[in-house]
Amino acid sequence: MSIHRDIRSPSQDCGACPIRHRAVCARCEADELEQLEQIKYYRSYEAGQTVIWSGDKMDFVASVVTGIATLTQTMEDGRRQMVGLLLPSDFVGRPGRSSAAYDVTATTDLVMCCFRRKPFEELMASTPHIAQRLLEMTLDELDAAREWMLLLGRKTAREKIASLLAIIARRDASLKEPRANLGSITFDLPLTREEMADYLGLTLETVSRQMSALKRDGIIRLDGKRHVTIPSFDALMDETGDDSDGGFLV
Amino acid sequence: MSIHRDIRSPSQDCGACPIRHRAVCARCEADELEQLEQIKYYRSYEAGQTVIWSGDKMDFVASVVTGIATLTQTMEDGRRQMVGLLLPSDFVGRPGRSSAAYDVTATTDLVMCCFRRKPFEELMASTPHIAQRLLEMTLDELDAAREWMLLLGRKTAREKIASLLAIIARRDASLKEPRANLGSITFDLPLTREEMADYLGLTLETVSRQMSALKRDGIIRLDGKRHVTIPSFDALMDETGDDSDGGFLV
DNA sequence: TCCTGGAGTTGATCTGCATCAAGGCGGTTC
DNA sequence: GAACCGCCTTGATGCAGATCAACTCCAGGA
Repeated sequence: MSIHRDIRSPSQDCGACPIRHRAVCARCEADELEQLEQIKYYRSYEAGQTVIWSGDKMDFVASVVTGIATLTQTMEDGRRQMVGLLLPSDFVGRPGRSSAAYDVTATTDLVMCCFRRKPFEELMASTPHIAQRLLEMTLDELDAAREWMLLLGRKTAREKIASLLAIIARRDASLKEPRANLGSITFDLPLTREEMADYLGLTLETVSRQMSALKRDGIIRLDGKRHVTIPSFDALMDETGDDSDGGFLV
Repeated sequence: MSIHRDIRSPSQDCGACPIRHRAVCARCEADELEQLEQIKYYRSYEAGQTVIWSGDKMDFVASVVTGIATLTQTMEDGRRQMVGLLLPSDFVGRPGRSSAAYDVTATTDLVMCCFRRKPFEELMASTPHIAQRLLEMTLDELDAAREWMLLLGRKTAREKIASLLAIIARRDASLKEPRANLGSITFDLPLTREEMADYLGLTLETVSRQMSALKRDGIIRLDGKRHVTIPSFDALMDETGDDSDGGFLV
């Protein structure tokens, strides 16, 4: 469903830096690769570190190489809403804007591949493939954001939790084994209860209660706080409120 | 704040079709205009008509010329969430995908400027400016979607209503008078109470009650059901929960 | 003129989630 | 190993918004 799958599969890896792949490699234009190579640099962050604050000057665009970052918005009184989850190969920043629109935070140890903004914009102006790849990626993110709007506006707490678990499970499974059928899946939650709450528009207490309820009902198994097994992916999907044939969420 | 403002201003009009303007005119490449001209056609819809159903084959991309359309998602049990509001100059459809992802509905009489998808994709592949303009537009929509996520996840009913009114008021004011300062504004609501509810993740009763409450508190004045005056835009903004300096919403 | 039906309002009641509060469970530090 | 701290769980209670229901308003049609 997601165009992300191909790049996340190790078999199609074509370099350490996702944006190289996603922006260019599909067409394999040697020149563009070479030019991108010259303006890129890597940065790493520790789990919990803030990459950039909303409103700060942001003179680069970047893509996630390894780890997970989050985009969050905060209201004056402290209410927080996570508006994006950045996984390996996802893009952050936007050509043509010089300041960040959201707080970007590393939730796990994180490596990003950065490109200085000005040279990147120039490169984009001269090589159509880059803009086209970015457009595809952005349209995917827009679809994901809109599916998340349905979740935030209309789903119950239980459906929200089930949806989040399904997304993480599906992504995790396809990372490990792209063509695996989704019977039983085991993975580690990359988010705290509070982060889950911020993503789902809930409180951490409600997240905790619903996790316990799903466990009690045999939909999930919990080993410690973070290690989750989904005995039946189909049973989990039944709790999400979605119709069976997936969606656009990352 | 929005890059939409320039095109909506009549003074910068450069043709009846927004996508021509937004995709190309900023650079004024005569050839591209000419080519776009050859593959475009207009369609009109009456208020209430459905433009396309989610899942249907969609062999065109289009932009709104006049009127308002909505994008909605529906769950199996009938819960509905509006995920986008298409105003004049907004784009719908996506290159590279052949079926619609949402229901698209005309809420007012609507004229759209359509381009057959295949020729449009070919044109996009050969003319970098189009992809770049589309990328900008899509990034704007993504910002708007993310701001809406904050609204859906964390705002109270009153804040949601105030935010929606502020957005409509601001857009309406800038349409009529781009540089007007936002003191007192009068406009007609283009949405029914139910549509407002679907957009805000509320029920129509709650929308109605909060409208009455805002009226009682002197934040808005109502003349009939739809005709609204905002005596003080600042007072309205105080009810939105946003910090003062606007946002990315359309 | 009355009739009809869609849109909106308002009231009474219910409920899902938030809020407030009190612990429990590992892991780390000294 | 005791003390601490971040993360999580669970319970008791409150409330915003959903739900159910009755009613008004107004435009259009016969």
